[in-house]
Parts: sequence; C-alpha cells; structure tokens
Amino acid sequence: MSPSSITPSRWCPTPEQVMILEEIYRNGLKTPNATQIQHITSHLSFYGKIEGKNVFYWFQNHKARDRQKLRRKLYKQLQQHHFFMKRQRFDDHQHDHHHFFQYFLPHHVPQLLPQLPSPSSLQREVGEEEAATEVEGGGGRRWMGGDEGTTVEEEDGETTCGNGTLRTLELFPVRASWVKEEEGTSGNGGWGN
Amino acid sequence: MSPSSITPSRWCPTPEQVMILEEIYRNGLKTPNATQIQHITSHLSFYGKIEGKNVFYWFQNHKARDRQKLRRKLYKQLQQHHFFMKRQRFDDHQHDHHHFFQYFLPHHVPQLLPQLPSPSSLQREVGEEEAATEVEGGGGRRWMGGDEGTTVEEEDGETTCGNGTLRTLELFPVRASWVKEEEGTSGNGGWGN
DNA sequence: GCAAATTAATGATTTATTCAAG
DNA sequence: CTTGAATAAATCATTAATTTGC
Repeated sequence: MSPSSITPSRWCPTPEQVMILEEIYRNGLKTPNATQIQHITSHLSFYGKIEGKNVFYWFQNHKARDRQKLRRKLYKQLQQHHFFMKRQRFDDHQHDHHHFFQYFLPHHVPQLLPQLPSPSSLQREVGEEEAATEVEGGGGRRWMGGDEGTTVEEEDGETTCGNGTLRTLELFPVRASWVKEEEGTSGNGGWGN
Repeated sequence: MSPSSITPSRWCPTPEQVMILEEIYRNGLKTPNATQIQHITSHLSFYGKIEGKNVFYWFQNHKARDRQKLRRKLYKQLQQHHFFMKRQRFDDHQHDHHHFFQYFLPHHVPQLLPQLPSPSSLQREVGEEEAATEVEGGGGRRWMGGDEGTTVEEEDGETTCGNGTLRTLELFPVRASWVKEEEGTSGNGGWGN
C-alpha cells in the first residue's frame, strides 16, 4: 500500500488546522477576504496540504452552520418558553442562593404558545432542521417546582448509599428521548452541541 | 444546630450521581434545558441530596472543562510542531481554482490577519502548566514555542519554507481591528473602520 | 500511622461574547 | 446603536487527595 500517494479527493484538515481555523473564527473573523485567505492558507499549509479554496469554503460552511445551529437553539427556547419559576425559599438554607437563577429561568412567561410566533424566516429555517434535533422530554413543564420536590432533605447525607450498581436504565434512561441520537457520529467528532 | 452533620457549603455528589451524569453527558446531552434539568434532578435525588442548580452547574463545568482539556491537548500538539511555515505557492494553484475566486477576489482589504492560536487564556493556561512557552522574550508575543523538531507527517515533503520566511508574527497580529466589524463593508469604504 | 500542610479537582460566581430584535 | 437572552470563559472558593514531618 502506498500511504502517501492516495491523493484524497477532498481536503482533509488536520486537527491543528481545524483548531487554528476555529480560533480565528472565534476571534471574530467570519468572512475572510482574499488576502486574509491567502495568509491563512499559507500558514496552515505548514500543517498539511491545503489550498485557498479550502479555507474559503471552511469559513463559508462554518458560518452557515453556526447560524443554523443558533437559530435552532433560539427556536427551541421560544417553543418551550413556558417554564416558569417562582422564587424558591432559600431561607431553609442559610445561604441565599445567589445569582444562579439569573442564568436560565425567569424570563417572562405564562404558559403561552403551543405554537410559535413564527417570524417567517426563522420558522422556515428551523422547520427544516427541527426533525433532526433533539426532542423535548415533556411539553411545557415548569423549571423547578416550589420548595418541594427538587431538594431532598436528607440530613444524614451518607454517601455510600448502598447502591453500587447503576440502575440507570430503569430509573432514568440514559438514552432518553431527549438525548440526541448523534452520539459518536462520524464527522467532525464534537465541538457542537 | 445539627450536631450530626455540618451544613455542607456545596453539593457533594455521590459516585452514583456522578456516574449517571457522566453517562448522560457521554450520550450526547451537553446543555440540558430547564425541563431536562428538572428530570435529571428528580431522578438523581434518589441517590442523595441534589438540586437543579447542581445539575446545571455540573453540566456547565463539565462541558467547559472538557473543552479546556481538549484544547490543551491540541495546543500541545501544536507546540510540538515547528512554527516555521512553508510557503504555499499560491500562484501555482491559482489557475485551476475554478470559480470560487470570484467570490472573494473583489474585496480589497488590508493585510491583516486575525489573532491566531494562542488565545490568551490558552496561553496562560498552558504557560502555567508547561512553562515551556517562553513568551514575550523580545517584545512580541510568540504563540508557539521554538521547537524545531520536524514532525510533519505529510507526504508533501517539499519545503519551500526556507529559513527566512518566518513572518508569523507580522502576519498574525494579536488583536486586529476588524474583528468586530466585517459585514458593514460597503458603508465603510475602506479601512476607516 | 496520623494530622498539618500543600496541591489538585471541582462546585459555584462573575464577567465577556454572541447573535438577533427593537 | 442599544438591549435581551443565553452561554462560554474566567475566576473564586471549598472539598478531596496527596505529601510531608513526626
């Protein structure tokens, strides 16, 4: 076998190249111009065979997929905008729980919209993708109930717990419906949600 | 007061909880939404005290540190490589690059490039741990150590790279001005920015 | 062996980016 | 140009491992 003469039909970026490209992209360059592409190409060529068009296409695709992903995300959060949080009483514990909630809960929100307000462009784009994306576990559930339910008041808190075995699959399916099926998929292998 | 148990200042996950969380994560769920967090929490509460925010934080941290670890690994790989660049002869390929040039040729832009690898965080990180990166040796920040051990595994062994071609620093300024602004191009009309 | 001291892991907060909508 | 919403990066803080001297 000739290991070095297969002449791949398309560019096969090395990890270093991908990393550098990601870094560049993350630092703000979304659409490089010719000069920039040229420079990037010449620098990346050190890590492997590469041409300008590879860089060009990479940025095109990356930007597009980025936007697509983001749009999907936004759509989903619109769709399940109904979780609602009443402020928990943290007085039970002495530390007032902090700014945790600021992250993801109390956006406004009645139990609205079984359907989305649907800005047309958004809906169209997301509609295509929606089938492949992870499905929701439940409909509009609240985030966390009040002072009951989420916190188990076990003062002893002994950790041995006697359960050495993972009965995960019974109590809590690891491959739940809301887990994406795209696990060890071929392709880039990560980096995406 | 609780004589038998001191109020733990933070969540102390049981091994079962950790295992389940890792299992879920490995199966593809990287950023659970509120509903998912709720479900996970209620299921994990069987193994010990836990609240939603613990699950939330766990996923945040786990994802972040996963990324961090991966990046560090890649960065080390990068470091091992020489930072010399072989120059790609752009003109050689230019003629057989089909119509893709038309996409990005019309632009005329400065010869700036975005910040390349060595994201400051990464650099600091690795710098702490490895201490192999001597930065700021002479004013400029180098982004890869000066290892010259050639480990390139590419079949293309032709090194046009020459000895004087190392213009990495000039080509990759640390902070570019155009990183935030790109699409408003027509209105800008040049490099005013 | 065993604690005090030191270091590594990791839970919890804060700050900076990011995209898009208004 | 500003703001809202979400998150990732960076950082702080505390617990667990471990080292060390006795």
